[in-house]
Amino acid sequence: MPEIELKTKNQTLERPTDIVISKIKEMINAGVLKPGDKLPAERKMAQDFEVGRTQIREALHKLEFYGIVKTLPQSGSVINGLDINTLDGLISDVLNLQNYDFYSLVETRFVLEVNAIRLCAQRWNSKDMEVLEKAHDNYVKSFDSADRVSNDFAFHRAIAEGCHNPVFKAMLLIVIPDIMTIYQRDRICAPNTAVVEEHTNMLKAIKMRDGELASRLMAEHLQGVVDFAKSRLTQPENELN
Amino acid sequence: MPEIELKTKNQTLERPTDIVISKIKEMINAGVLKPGDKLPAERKMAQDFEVGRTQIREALHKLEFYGIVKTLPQSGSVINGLDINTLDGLISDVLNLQNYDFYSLVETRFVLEVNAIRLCAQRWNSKDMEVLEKAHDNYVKSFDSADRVSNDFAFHRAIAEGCHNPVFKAMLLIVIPDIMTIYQRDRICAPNTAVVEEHTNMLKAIKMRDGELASRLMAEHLQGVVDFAKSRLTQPENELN
DNA sequence: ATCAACATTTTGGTCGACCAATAGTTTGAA
DNA sequence: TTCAAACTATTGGTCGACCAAAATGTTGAT
Repeated sequence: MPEIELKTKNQTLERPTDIVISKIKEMINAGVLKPGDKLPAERKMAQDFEVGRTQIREALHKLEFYGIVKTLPQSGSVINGLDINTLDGLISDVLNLQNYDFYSLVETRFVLEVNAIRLCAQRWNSKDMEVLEKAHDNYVKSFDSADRVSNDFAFHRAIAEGCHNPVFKAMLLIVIPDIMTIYQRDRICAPNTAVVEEHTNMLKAIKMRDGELASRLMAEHLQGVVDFAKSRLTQPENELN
Repeated sequence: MPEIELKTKNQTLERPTDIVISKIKEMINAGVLKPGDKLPAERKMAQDFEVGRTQIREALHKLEFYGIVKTLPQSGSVINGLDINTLDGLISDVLNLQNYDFYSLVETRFVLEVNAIRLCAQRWNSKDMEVLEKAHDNYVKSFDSADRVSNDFAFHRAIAEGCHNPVFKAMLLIVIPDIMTIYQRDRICAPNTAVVEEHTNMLKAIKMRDGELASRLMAEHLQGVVDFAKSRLTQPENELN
């Protein structure tokens, strides 16, 4: 009879970088660090927290990505000038970031793309239109080939580019690959001839600079994906990883 | 007369990690690496690309964040199973990520929050409502104190939490600190008594589960910020860093 | 021939030491 | 006394070496 293994929960469940972030959070709450202050040197934190400097650096990278600190080369890292309560909440959020489930990804994509195409319709320039038309052309031509999905995505990427908002673009960049990976993995995405027409209509709307129409068309276009994701809601989590 | 210094442009303009990412991109385009493949070991890439392993690791972190590769502990990194053209475009986007300007940040926040509050109105549970009411209460009470901005933000954070979509939450987490940092830095944000009422009305709408109303109220609430950002459009770039 | 147990190799994870740029201090000429 | 130039100390950036887990290869009993 095999022994029952009681794994101690609080073993390494917390990633070392998250431990470091927690310590920094504590220092802020304790008043040792104030917003706008320069953080202690990486070496000092490393020995204070009893971890390697690598962990400190990774933690700082994460905090910098979320705009909480700013690292200046050869000089030091400073805490952004928000107030203490905001900082505390912010860092808590960073620590509590869950893994993304499929439905949340799709839902977010819906919102982003529906709005991105509106901006694209308002803002595209001749270069953008060239890319858009080329992408659409490739998509139509390759509908029966293996490149269909690729060219479908390229069209959506062109829209993200045409909206001339780097933040939008970055966020779509985060969301879309994850979605496509799941699609590809689960062999979803049956070729649907209606999709070609939908793309064509969206391109027309963009060309006419009719943001509202384009937006509405995109909403219809993506509704299928959202519905599908909803239908999968029963089998939860572990979508990525 | 001082000598004119001609700094060679292509010196270290490219971050070393971006160079690594470019090399990986080239390998994919050359067919050496295919989607789904395991990447060479970090050490191997390090000596092949003639950089330290640190650079490789940072590049892999970046690629993993954007969902392009997945690193398995003690095993290796694999390229996500997208097709070659998509991968190429994706990596190009990662390399071309610009710094975020204030207007783009505000515009994105507008879209995210207007939709987040709709979802929040539809999905909040008793715990969420508790947090929302507490946050709103603190905001009202502290309107004349230094904590006003902090509690304002806490309310918006509670909405992000209540929408029960981790992706939305993560994206708001990226956008809002940057915006607040700029606000704080430039001493914007004059206390406006109308804002209290706007918050109150939004909370009411959420409570009534009227997503559309809440969404509309949020749009009005944020319009001022958008207008302000637009008015600043003349003085461009270098908002952060 | 099969497959489980062991030993070896390979891998990403971690750490401490060195490098170059910056910040701070001292020095000395005006 | 002033202030700029030179020097020192501190900082983040980079690198190579070591660690433990995973993958692979080997062995030997069945």
